[in-house]
Amino acid sequence: MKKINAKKGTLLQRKGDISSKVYLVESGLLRSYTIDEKGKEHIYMFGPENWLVADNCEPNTPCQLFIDAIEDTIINVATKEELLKEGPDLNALLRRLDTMQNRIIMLMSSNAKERYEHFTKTYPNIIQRVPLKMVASYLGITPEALSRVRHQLSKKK
Amino acid sequence: MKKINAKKGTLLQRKGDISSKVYLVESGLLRSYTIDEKGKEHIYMFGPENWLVADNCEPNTPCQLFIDAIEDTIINVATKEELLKEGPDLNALLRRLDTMQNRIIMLMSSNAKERYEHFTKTYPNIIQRVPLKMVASYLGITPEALSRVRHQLSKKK
DNA sequence: GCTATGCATTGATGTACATCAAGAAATGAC
DNA sequence: GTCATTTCTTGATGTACATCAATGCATAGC
Repeated sequence: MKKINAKKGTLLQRKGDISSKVYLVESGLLRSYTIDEKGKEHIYMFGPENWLVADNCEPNTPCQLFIDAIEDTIINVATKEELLKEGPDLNALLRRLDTMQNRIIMLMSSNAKERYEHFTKTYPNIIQRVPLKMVASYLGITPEALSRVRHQLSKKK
Repeated sequence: MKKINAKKGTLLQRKGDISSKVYLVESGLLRSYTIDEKGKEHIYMFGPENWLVADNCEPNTPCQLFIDAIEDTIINVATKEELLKEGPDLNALLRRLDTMQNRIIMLMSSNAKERYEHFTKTYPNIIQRVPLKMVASYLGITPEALSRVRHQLSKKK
């Protein structure tokens, strides 16, 4: 477990890397994302304080995610082996599965407006800290679409 | 750990249930799914032989998923507590996270055709065993759209 | 200060997929 | 076997969102 200090913009891991690490965020904000064959970026997860950010790829296979720092961030880095040895936090794992399940259900059943509303409720602190285009990327819509959703919601009030 | 025999069509768990169980499939096929506010069904997961099917909801909260048997199925049922006590299979959990991650990335970056092709590659045995409309529901598209994708693919050969 | 770069918004147009409706084919009940 | 139900397909139409392009605002570099 090594503590490192990543300046805003630092790339910690790139798609295709084999030795994927696990990043425990102490302060700041990380993000993990892919870039698809069409060159489009899709944010998989934001990692604020106390989050564990990692690619879930199988051991010894190239990982799928880029991970970088959106803010100056202090992180504890470990290998997966280290983490497994010291007995991982089961509850955290289960919570993680719950989060993923919610995300999948949301992606399958909600439209742009519903996704945005869900996001603002679930991550009220993150929305202040990242550009809207990243929120859009996380939600699976374009910045333009998000802008229009927000416009529409602000009028209704 | 109780062994039960679920006839095709049996509903094992419904959305809103509190005491969500864990189902280890011995033979047959389960499926877990939600129904959204618009009444639409979305398949979250298929559970063939040796799969663990469960709602990942937090303990003591109403779960989100229905679980039923698509074929006559033999299952071992346990509570989450039981499973946690006897030390869960960490590798299985990590593999599960990997699967979820892939699903999320696919939902965000692939169109109907790509999703279908990915599914046939990843689950070649399941596609034979379920009606196409369930495949469509798993992929997050309508049966009509799936039909057209398949038509288009068959012509290209 | 000025200029360059990135971000958000707005409008015009395009498109992938949904929805609706009808018919054909397969499956199941009895 | 026959009838009913479900599944799959096909066509016509609708719509949510993407894409493309232009503009206004910030912010950052120097």
